[in-house]
Order: sequence, then structure tokens, then C-alpha cells
Amino acid sequence: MMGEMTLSLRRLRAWLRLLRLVRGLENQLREFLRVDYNTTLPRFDVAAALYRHDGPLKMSDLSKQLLVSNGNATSVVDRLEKEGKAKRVPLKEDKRVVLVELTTEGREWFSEIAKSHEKQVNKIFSGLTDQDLDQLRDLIRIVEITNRITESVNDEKNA
Amino acid sequence: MMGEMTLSLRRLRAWLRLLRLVRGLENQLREFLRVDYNTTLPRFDVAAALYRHDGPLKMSDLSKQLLVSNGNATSVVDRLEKEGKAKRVPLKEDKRVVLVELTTEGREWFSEIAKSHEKQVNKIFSGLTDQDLDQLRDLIRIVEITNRITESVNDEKNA
DNA sequence: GCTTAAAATTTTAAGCTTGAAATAAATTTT
DNA sequence: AAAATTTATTTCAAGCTTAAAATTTTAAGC
Repeated sequence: MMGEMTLSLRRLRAWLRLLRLVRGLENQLREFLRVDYNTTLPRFDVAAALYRHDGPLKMSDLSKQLLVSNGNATSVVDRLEKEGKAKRVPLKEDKRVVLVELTTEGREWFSEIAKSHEKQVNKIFSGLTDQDLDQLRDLIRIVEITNRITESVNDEKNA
Repeated sequence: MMGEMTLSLRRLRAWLRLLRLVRGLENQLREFLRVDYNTTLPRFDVAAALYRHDGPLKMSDLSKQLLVSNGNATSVVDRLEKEGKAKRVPLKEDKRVVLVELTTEGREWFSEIAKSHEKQVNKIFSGLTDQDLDQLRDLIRIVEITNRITESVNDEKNA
């Protein structure tokens, strides 16, 4: 008994377990950001996307990058802007477009948290060796390819 | 170049990539539930927990199982109850406790969706073989152990 | 037995998130 | 060039989510 399991069911079980793991880890990181830095995951995520991008980012590219709706990006950027950590800048060539970037204060704030965040993540995944990370990368890649989830922001070609 | 990367940074990158993958897949499943069954992920998740549990489930065990707050469980159960898919039942021995279970309608509704949901998940992970799933299970287990995330609901011993 | 503390759930306020509708600007069609 | 379509963003309503406060009931200490 127990050897009898369809591949389909195994995949379902794996997904449920993965989902639960990721939620648990997200909860840990949410708690960490709240307690130690009085901020939230969405704000951190938006700041991270802005920090890592070279130059200001279009609202639409931001929401694509984070895989959230445009309305969501709007509301989180609103809050970061109120906190003085991000600012919107218009694009002269196309008045529909709104660009966002971190302010100097926002960059300093983020880079401070990011150091601590990396340590936290490193602790969470301290059980994974280089070889484990290779395996994980390969597994993720397989699923990404099956579902056409790409890493980069600029992929207009995908139509 | 590019060979130079600390283990800590590799772990961070892996986490960000995993998080993005899981979000993308959740978005797919959310869309599927919305379009094909006019329901939502949280309702499906609660129903799944109730369906899989043998007998009615305490509100607090439900939220522990799903790794969400008690208030969250309350609101989602409220909606399922309004839809006639779940119902609350009091526990005579302890009047503080509220148990929840699926109604007959709720069970039929869920089992219908669940079949289709499993097919959807199977498609999403169609690139993963049995061996891949073994690997994934091992990797998940390592991180679970590091972070003391257990699978079962009944673990009062964890104190 | 009374009081205090602990436990289970709900309520509340604030923020997050989605999907759809609205707005505004650019592009394409005629 | 006017009209129609497409694109970018915001607004909106509804639902999701959290953390903290409030409520109710049970258990523990005195």
C-alpha cells in the first residue's frame, strides 16, 4: 500500500505541499518585515523591483514583474509615495505612461532592509547546499517552461 | 564571471524565483476557478481542507491548516456558509469551540471542482517526472524541517 | 466559590488584491 | 483629419488578509 499513486495525484500533492511551504515562509518574512522594519511584504516587493531596475520603471512593467494587477501596483505605489520612498515621474514622449522610481530616502531605506532580508532568507534556506540549489533551479525551470513564465520584464515578443 | 556567487545570494535568488513561479501558478488556478466555476481560491482552499478532514473541523485548526489568521478563516467560512456550502456546528463539551463542515451540497460542489482542479494541476506540472517529484519532495522536506513547518493539523506537542 | 488567567472565536480597522469600468492619450483606419 | 481602436493608468466595488481588540467560555489559583 502507498506505492499506488498516479503521477497526477503525486503532482497535486507536491503542489499542495509546495504552496503550504511557500505560505509559511512568506508568513515568516512578513512578520520579520513588520516587527523589525515596520513595513509590509507588498511594499518591500515593489521597492525591490524598483531598486533592482536600472532607472525608473513603467507602472505596467512593475505590475508585470510582480505578477499583480495594475490596480494593485497603483495602490502600493501610492503608499510608498506617501511615505516619501517612491515618486512618480511622467514620460514626456508618451503622456499615458507613468514611471516610478525610488527616492534617495527610499533607496537608502530599501538597501538597509535588503541586507537584513537576505540574511533572513539565507537562514530559512540554510539547509540547501549548492547542489540542492542546482536541483531546485532545474525543477523550477521545467515548470516555468511548461507554463511560459519568463524571468525578464521586457518580453514584448511574447504575443 | 557569474561563477562568483555566495551561497547566501544563490539562496535569495532561488527564493525570489520560486516565489514568482508560485504566484504565476496561483494566478492560473485563480483564473481557472473564476472562469470555469465562478469561485475563488480561498473558498476552494477552505472547502478542500474541510473535504479532506474526517468529520467537522475546529475553526482554529482550519486556520492553522491553511496558515492564515483566525479572522481570515472566519470571513471565508461566512461566505461559504451564505452560499450553503458549509455550516457551523457547536461543540457541546466546550461552548467556545466552533466546528465547521461541508454541507451535502458543498461536498458535491467541491468534489466536482476537485476533479477538474487535479487535471489542471497535472497539466501545470506535466513536465515533472516521478524522479523529479522525489527530488522536489526532498528539497521541500529540508526547508520544512529547517523551519519547523509540519504537515499535520494535530500537533499540540509543538510548544 | 471567586478571581484571574488562558483559550477560541469574532469583530474591527487598515491594508492588499482582483477584475471591471472609467479616463486619457496615442495609434490606426477610413 | 475625424472616427474608431488600442494602450496605459487609475478608480471602484467587492472580497481577501492581517493584527489587534473585544467577547465568550473554560481552566487555574487562591
